[in-house]
Amino acid sequence: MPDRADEPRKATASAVSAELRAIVGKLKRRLREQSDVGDFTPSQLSTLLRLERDGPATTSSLARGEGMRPQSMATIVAVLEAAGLVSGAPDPTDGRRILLSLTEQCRTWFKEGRAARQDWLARRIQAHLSPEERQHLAGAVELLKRLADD
Amino acid sequence: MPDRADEPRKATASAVSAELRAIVGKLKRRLREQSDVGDFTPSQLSTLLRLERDGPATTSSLARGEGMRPQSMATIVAVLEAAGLVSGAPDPTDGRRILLSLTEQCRTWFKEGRAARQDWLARRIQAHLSPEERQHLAGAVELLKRLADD
DNA sequence: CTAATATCAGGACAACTGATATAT
DNA sequence: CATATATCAGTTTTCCTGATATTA
Repeated sequence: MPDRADEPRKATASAVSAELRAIVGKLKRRLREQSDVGDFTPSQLSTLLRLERDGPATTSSLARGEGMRPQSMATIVAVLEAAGLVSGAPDPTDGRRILLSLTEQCRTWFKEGRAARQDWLARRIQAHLSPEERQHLAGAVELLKRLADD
Repeated sequence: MPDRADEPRKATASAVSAELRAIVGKLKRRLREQSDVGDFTPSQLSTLLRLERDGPATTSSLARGEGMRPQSMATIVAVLEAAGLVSGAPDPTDGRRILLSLTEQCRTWFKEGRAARQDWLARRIQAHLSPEERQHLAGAVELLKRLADD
């Protein structure tokens, strides 16, 4: 891709958009491909990590966080509950809500297995990106959040 | 999220991985959501843009570029052909291949409509990111390519 | 014969919509 | 009554696997 002299690597919105659209699709497929090999789907993993980071939450609030419908999140949570990684208890202050938390089993599973077995993406980042590049990517993730969040 | 004094915003591989995994899923859902409103799915759009950028290609080579199976790409191409945006002609030098190109109709459709109707993501980038941030994101996209490409 | 391409057929999964019950 | 939550049931979409024909 030759740079024009008068436009040195200008990042136009439409150019970035096209590249980003393609790479997001590709990354998504790679992640799913890896989850078949490993243990959980990207959505399931993302939900576990969200619970770890933000603490107990309801199905609905998790759905809002991930940008999906409560019914979709419910099926994800059901799998995690069946696997014994998440457990729900009624909220004493609000009878409608069921608060979901990570089980002890999940926390130990995290400590033991995340880096080694599970996190293809983390290993990939470790192997292919320098610390500076990781920092750069972390900053870009914040920008992506701003694009995705309503 | 408190920063430790000895670790100022350190971008560990696993932390970036967790954030990136979540945001990729979310962005993917937002993109699909928008494609329902607009004209084409993310994969269809990405394929069109790839053909525009790289020139004529076969179904198989497009599939390799997007990181998916030829059969999956074939269904995407079929939709684009039916819409009259892409047309295929046998490769004279290789009887197995069918070379796909953008039609004139597609090129005019690009010029007229892309910015206005179609590209939700581009508008989003335009509205929410400064030029510096766009540049930052463009750099990160290159990093993401390195992660996704084999 | 082996490899690459296209294509037909069927399947799995992740998210969707619609509808219902219950608690605030 | 209006709102929010959970949950049941069915649907759509996207990509997958398997199998076959053809050409290099």
